[in-house]
Amino acid sequence: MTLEERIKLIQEVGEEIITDEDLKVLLQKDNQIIAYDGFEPSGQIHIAQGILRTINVNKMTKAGIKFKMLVADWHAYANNKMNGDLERIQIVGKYFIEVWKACGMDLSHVEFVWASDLVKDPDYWKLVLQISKTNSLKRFIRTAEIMGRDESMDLTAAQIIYPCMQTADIFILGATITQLGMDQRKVNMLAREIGPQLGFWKPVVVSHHMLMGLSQPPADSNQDKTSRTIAIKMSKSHPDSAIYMTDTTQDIKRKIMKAWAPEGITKENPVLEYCKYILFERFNEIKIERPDKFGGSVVYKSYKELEHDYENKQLHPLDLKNAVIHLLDQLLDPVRTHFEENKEAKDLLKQVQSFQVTR
RNA sequence: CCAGGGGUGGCGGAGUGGCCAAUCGCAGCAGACUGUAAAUCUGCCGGGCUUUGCCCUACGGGAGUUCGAAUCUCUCCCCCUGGACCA
Repeated sequence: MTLEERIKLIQEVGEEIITDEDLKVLLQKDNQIIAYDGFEPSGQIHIAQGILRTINVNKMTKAGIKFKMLVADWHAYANNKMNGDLERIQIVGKYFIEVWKACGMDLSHVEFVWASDLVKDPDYWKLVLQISKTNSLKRFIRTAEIMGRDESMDLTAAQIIYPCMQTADIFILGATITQLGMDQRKVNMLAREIGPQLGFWKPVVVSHHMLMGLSQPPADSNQDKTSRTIAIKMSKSHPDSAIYMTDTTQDIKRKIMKAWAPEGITKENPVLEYCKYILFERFNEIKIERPDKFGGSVVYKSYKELEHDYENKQLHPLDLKNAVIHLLDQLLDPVRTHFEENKEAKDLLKQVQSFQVTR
């Protein structure tokens, strides 16, 4: 694969890359590139973390990069997920891994790492302290959005340590590319600043798109782009705003039917988002079956065509929804089968479903 | 540790001895209206029933006072705000 092809693939992943130039240099001089993403195991895993994550991981590995998936159990603990119950968090972590194994991820170039293993090394904590000393409290507090928190709300001391840990993760994992969501960019930027100061490198930040939630987006209050992304992203605190990886066919149907989808509007339309970022990534075409009185069946080969018709009201939301339901269901089927047939996985799912989700 | 203020249903927030299963808002659910959703309107919204009614469990935990307590007393736990301590 040529350098240009690799760059092109990575650009498909990154909604934002800091910087393209740094990426190019990195690809040229390093043949052992490691990229990473981290996850707080909390509650159920939704399709952005499952399918979208898989799509992006596979593009990265195809570009010759090794990918580390950090199961951030200690981070979730610090951030009080799952009621601050570390044992539950770890059960959820195992469940996440089962999902990733079952949804088509290129596992030959992926390594799962547990934060609880990283923290066993005293050098990890030394680095956390070094990092914490580089900037003022305020600077770390300003990264609160990475934890899904607002800097204006009351944070605990653990939530100050959290961004320091997340920065340390990058260097301990040897990640020269941080490939997380747009909501994580603040810490990654901080890492670019701190890295060289502490004798490490300046990681290339490849931030992927955040899939929006299914419900009606809140009014646009002249936020900047990142804040807006975070404001409308899928959230586990809004029950039906996300499709979970182990949802049943009925769940998918209910959620998509309830999804916000104004006719003719393509901006911030979750159903179209799913077509663009998920369905067209996994299927070659989307077939819409509809009665003759509404125009008969159509096949779309690209998102552009589909969007065009939708915008011109040639494609009705309901017809689209029916197709989306069917295709999403098809994508989740192997995952469901895995959790049905593998006893260990089945037990994990059962436990996870019995846990109450907390923010 | 001291002083003061608090802990109410998924969340926010009323209520300060009976009319309280608890005003109201949000969220949620059902229906009407739209070929989806949204908006709007109607009903439901602690649990269970033989559902114009009845039973159970409830207002941080426990113990009391009272015919009767979310509402009063005691006690314990937790949170917030100040302060003290930091040899």
